[in-house]
Amino acid sequence: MVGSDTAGGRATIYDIAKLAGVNPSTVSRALGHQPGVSVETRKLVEDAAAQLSFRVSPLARALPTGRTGTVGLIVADITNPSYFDMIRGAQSAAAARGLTLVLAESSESGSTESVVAQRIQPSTDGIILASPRMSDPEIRELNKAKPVVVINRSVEGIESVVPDIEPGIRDAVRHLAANGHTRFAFLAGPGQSWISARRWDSFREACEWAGRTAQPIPTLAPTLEGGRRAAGEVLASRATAALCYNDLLAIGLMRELQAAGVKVPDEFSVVGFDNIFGSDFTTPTLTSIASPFKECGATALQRLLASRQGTEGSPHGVRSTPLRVSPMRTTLIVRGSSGRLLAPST
Amino acid sequence: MVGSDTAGGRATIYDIAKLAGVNPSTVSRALGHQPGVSVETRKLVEDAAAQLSFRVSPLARALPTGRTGTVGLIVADITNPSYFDMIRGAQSAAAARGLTLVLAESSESGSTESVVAQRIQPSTDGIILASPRMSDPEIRELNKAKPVVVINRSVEGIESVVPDIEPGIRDAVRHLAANGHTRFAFLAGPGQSWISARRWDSFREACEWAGRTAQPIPTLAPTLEGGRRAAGEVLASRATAALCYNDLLAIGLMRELQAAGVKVPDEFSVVGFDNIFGSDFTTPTLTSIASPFKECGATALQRLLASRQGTEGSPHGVRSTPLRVSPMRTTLIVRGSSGRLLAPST
DNA sequence: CTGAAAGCGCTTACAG
DNA sequence: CTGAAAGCGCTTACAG
Repeated sequence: MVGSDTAGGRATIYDIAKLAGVNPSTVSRALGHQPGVSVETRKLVEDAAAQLSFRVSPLARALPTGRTGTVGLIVADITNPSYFDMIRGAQSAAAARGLTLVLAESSESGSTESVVAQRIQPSTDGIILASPRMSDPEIRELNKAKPVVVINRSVEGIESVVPDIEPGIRDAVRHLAANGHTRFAFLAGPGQSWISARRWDSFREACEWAGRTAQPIPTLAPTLEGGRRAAGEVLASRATAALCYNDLLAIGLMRELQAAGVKVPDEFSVVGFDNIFGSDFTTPTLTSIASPFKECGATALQRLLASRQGTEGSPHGVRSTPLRVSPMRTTLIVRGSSGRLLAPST
Repeated sequence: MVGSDTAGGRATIYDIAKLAGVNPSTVSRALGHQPGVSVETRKLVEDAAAQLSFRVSPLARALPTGRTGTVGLIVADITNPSYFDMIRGAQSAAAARGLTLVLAESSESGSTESVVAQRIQPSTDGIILASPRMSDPEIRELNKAKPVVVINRSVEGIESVVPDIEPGIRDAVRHLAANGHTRFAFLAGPGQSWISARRWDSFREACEWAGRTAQPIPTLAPTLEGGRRAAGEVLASRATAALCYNDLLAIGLMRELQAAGVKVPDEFSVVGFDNIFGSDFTTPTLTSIASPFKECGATALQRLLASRQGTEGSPHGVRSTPLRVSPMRTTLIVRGSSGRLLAPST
């Protein structure tokens, strides 16, 4: 509070240079913690900077260097609770490195996503796409200009962070099998969903391995309502347990079953996916397979920074195999909606 | 796909100028949709731009103009569901105007908030603070450099967007009174919370007006656990209905009451606040007072842009009274957790 | 270790 | 209507 501010306009390195009696380039070096500045000069500059409460302009810095100090994150739907932890993971990893996170939304549309990505790309050092709706070629095209990392999808030639769903699904099947269930249903996600296909594949395998049968059941939408509507077909399938593509489907299914007089979990077990916010609000609380979304977000950011260093100029992060980072395993969270089968449903 | 790209480096207006055979300044004007460019020239420039798949650099544009095309939004906690709609409202309002939204988090800390705000301010056209933790003077200081709008708080001299809680609270009191309740409890939020104090004030007034008694009950934290812990005191107060500072408290309270054998809503009615995601996952579903958070986010953005225009140079958006935008009323969402009192709790 | 100069990609008075 | 020039606030070779 010693005089400070030029009321309104921010101080520039020129103001500091004048006050400290040095050249602007020296100010730049001193403040950039570059080597080759004498201790006295650095002190002089820092004092002047503090006195003028100087704050570097990230924009002005970005222009000559190309380093914006900003990374973009594009999600399909900001209010989808599955993304919360991902956003948070990326956001805090960014903040920890003094980077700024730009959050954008594609509204579940591939074309919007593409437009948004192109718009924010110039002012970022790279972009993270969470469960992208864009086509593989579009993503690769984007990756030519600046590094791209995708979460929850595998794209040839692009850095990819995908949680390993197998452990969680295997544990779920074991858990259900151990509790007397033999016929399983899978409430599927959207038909084109890469993730839904992966989850079903993995579930089917795990069931086969356990000597159980699994039947896929389509849904109208991955929502509460979609889960409700599927309840009839689930019962008709004579399954006594269902794994659902996501928690909303699971909750919808559970409520409709209960409304139809089916006791959960005594007569039917329900397992969701993603362990979203609120999955413990239900009665009974929902058993769910949790993905390490927060870690996915943080890891994606880390990979982005890594590939930012490596290949400059040429396409970034070139590698043919998607990454499957070992600590990012899914986990089964057993709660109240799954358990021993008491009365066979026939 | 006609030749395009200089493989790697983006095209600049100089490339366009060369290709179109005009001066870069003309390119700038043509692409900026400025008046005073002949139709032919404009066409020429646009074709060249398309051919080079030109995309203007927002950074380079921001430097001479000061217009960054970016607005900042700082929330205390990204994963707090109360903010989801606010974020979404601001995000879509920004996107609709071709603006980019930078999302940052303060981790509930006033000092972090201040640091973050200062860091992102230079690369924004202004900042929205949602339920800020900073002090009033700090916020005013920030507002000197670029416009600031606060949501959910009133700060002298700062544009402020606060939902009108009165309608929702009044309706809740009426609803409960009409259902035979006479003694009410209020589960309070954090002691320093501006919002909690407002909600309690309004609730007390509404109760007085309806000739009912209201008793405030402190909580340890605005969480499920905080709600659970308060259940004993609520019962001891001999209230038969509670309004809670937020939905998490309400859900925690409801579950603990149910665990203690109290029937909801037959013996006790619970009303939450904010109508968060998942408040309809509970059994019974939660009655809650919904705030128009999405509109708050959108309105805040709108105000920010408005004050960006007005007073340039001098402190922005100077007005002594906080805004209370009329359409932003709270609404009571009646669900299953509130209703007619059947068996008085004594 | 420090200074003087050029340049990042735009915009915008100022001339013509 | 169009061009030439200066400048936004930095960084970074290039000299010394």
